[in-house]
Amino acid sequence: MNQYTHYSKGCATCQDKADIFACLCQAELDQIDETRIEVHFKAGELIFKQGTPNMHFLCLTQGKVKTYIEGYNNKNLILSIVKPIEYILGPGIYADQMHHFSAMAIEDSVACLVDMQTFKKLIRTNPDFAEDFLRKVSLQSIYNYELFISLTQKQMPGRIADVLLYLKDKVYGTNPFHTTLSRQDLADMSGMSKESAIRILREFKDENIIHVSGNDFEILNVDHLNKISKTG
Amino acid sequence: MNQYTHYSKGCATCQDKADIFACLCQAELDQIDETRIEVHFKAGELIFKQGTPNMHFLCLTQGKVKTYIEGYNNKNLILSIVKPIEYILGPGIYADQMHHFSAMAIEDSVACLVDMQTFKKLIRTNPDFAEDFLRKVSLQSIYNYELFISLTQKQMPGRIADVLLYLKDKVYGTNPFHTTLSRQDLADMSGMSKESAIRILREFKDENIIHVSGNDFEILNVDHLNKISKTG
DNA sequence: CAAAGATAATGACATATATCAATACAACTA
DNA sequence: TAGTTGTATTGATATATGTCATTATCTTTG
Repeated sequence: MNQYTHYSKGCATCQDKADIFACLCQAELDQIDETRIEVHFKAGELIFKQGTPNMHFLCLTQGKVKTYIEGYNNKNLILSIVKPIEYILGPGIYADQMHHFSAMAIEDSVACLVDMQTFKKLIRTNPDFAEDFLRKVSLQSIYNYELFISLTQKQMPGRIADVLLYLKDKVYGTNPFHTTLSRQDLADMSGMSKESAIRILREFKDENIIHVSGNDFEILNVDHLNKISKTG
Repeated sequence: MNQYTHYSKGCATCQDKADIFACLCQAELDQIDETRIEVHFKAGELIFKQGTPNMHFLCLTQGKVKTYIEGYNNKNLILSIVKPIEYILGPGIYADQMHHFSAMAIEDSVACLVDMQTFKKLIRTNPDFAEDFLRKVSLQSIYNYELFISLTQKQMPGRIADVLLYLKDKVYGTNPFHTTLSRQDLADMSGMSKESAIRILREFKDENIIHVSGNDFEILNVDHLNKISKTG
C-alpha cells in the first residue's frame, strides 16, 4: 500500500461499484479486487492522456471527469462528462492498447483502476458480463450518433441548448445546477469558440430562457430550450 | 426458398464470409447457416432504415453500401462506405433493438442476413468470437473519433481531403478510382452543402492536386492532400 | 489590501460557409 | 429526335461563426 493506494474496502461489499459488475460473483469480484488501485485526483488533474498506453479499466466513485479528444490547433472536443458511478473504458483496450482521448478531473475525484487483463479475462469467462459490457458500449455509441448530428447539423444555439440539457439531465440531474466547467469547456462541448458560446448564453439570458450567474445555471424555459435543440 | 433467397452455399465453405467468423467451428457456422438469408439489392435501394427494428446481422458479400444518419432538415451524415467483405451491425442490437442509422446500396449488392439471436448466442458461447467482435467495435469507435475531429475542427478543404483519402485508401484501394457516390453524397460525408463540396473539388482541380472527370477521380498530389488534411 | 493572473464578456471586423437563382450537362423516355 | 428529369456547376449574396483587441470581473497571492 503506497500513498496513491487506499484500500477502503473490498469490491464484494462496495456500494460504489459500476452496475456492470452486478452480474459478477464473489470469486470474480475478488479477482478484480486483487489488482484494484484506488486513486484520488484533484480538480484539474490529468487522469490519462491521449496517445499513452491504456492499461486499466477506470471506475469513477467520486467527483466528475471530462473526456476529450485533443484535435488540431490546441482545440479539444469534449466527448462526455463522467459522474459516479460510471466507468471510463476507451476503445484502445481491444485495439492498439492506447488511449484515444484524454480524461481530466473537473472536481476532486476518486477512481478505481482495474487491470485490463483481469477485465478482459472476465469478459471471456462470464457471458453476462460480456453482454452487459456490449450493452454499455452500444449506448455510448448511440449517444455518439446524437453528438454527431448536434455538432454537424445544428447551428450554435441548438448546440448550446444540447449542452445545457445534457448537463441538467445527464450530469447534474437538478435544474438549478452549479458546474465547475469553464466557458471554454462549454465551447469544447459544442464545437465552437468560447466567445461564441458566451454570446449564445447571453442571448438565452436576454430571452429569459436561462438564468446564469457565474457558474450557476438555471433553465427557466425547458420547452423553449428543447425547441431550440430540435430546430437546430 | 423464395425469390429473395439464394442459398448459394453453406457458411462453412464460403469464401466470402467476414473475418470475424474465422474463429467459428463447423457446428457454429452451421447454426448461422440455418437462419441465413442471402439478399440482392439494386443500386439505390434502401437496405434498412433508421428507426425500424434491427433484427439482423448483415454481412456484405458484393457491392457497396453507405450507412448514414438521417438528421434534421433532410440532411444526412454518411458514417461509412461498406465494401465486401465487411459487416454492418448497429448498436441497437444490444440496446433498443432499433436501427440508429440507415443503409443504402450505392452499387448492386449482395448481403447475408443472420438472425440476431443466433449472433448473440455465439457471442455468449464463444469468447474468441466475442473478443473479435469487441475488437471490431473498438476499431469502428476509433474511426468515429477521427471523424469527429475531421467534421468539427477542420475547414472544408481539410474535410474534402479526408473524404478523398478515405475513398482512395479504405473504399476503393486504387488511385484513379471510379465512384458511384454523387456530389451530394460527398457533401454528406464531409458535413457541408453540395455546392461547397463542388467548389472545393474545383479548387483542388485548379491547383492540380486532383483530376476529376465526372465520377472518375485521381489524386495527383497525395502529399499535398495529406497536408491539407492535417492543417485543417 | 494591492498586485497579478486567470477567466469572462463585449464589440468590431474578417471570413468561412450556406442559400438562392441561373445555367449547363448528362441520362433517360416518349 | 425532342423532351424531360435529375444532377452538376457557377456566380451573387446573405449569414453564421471565428478572430482579434479591449475591458471587466473574479481569484489568488504576496
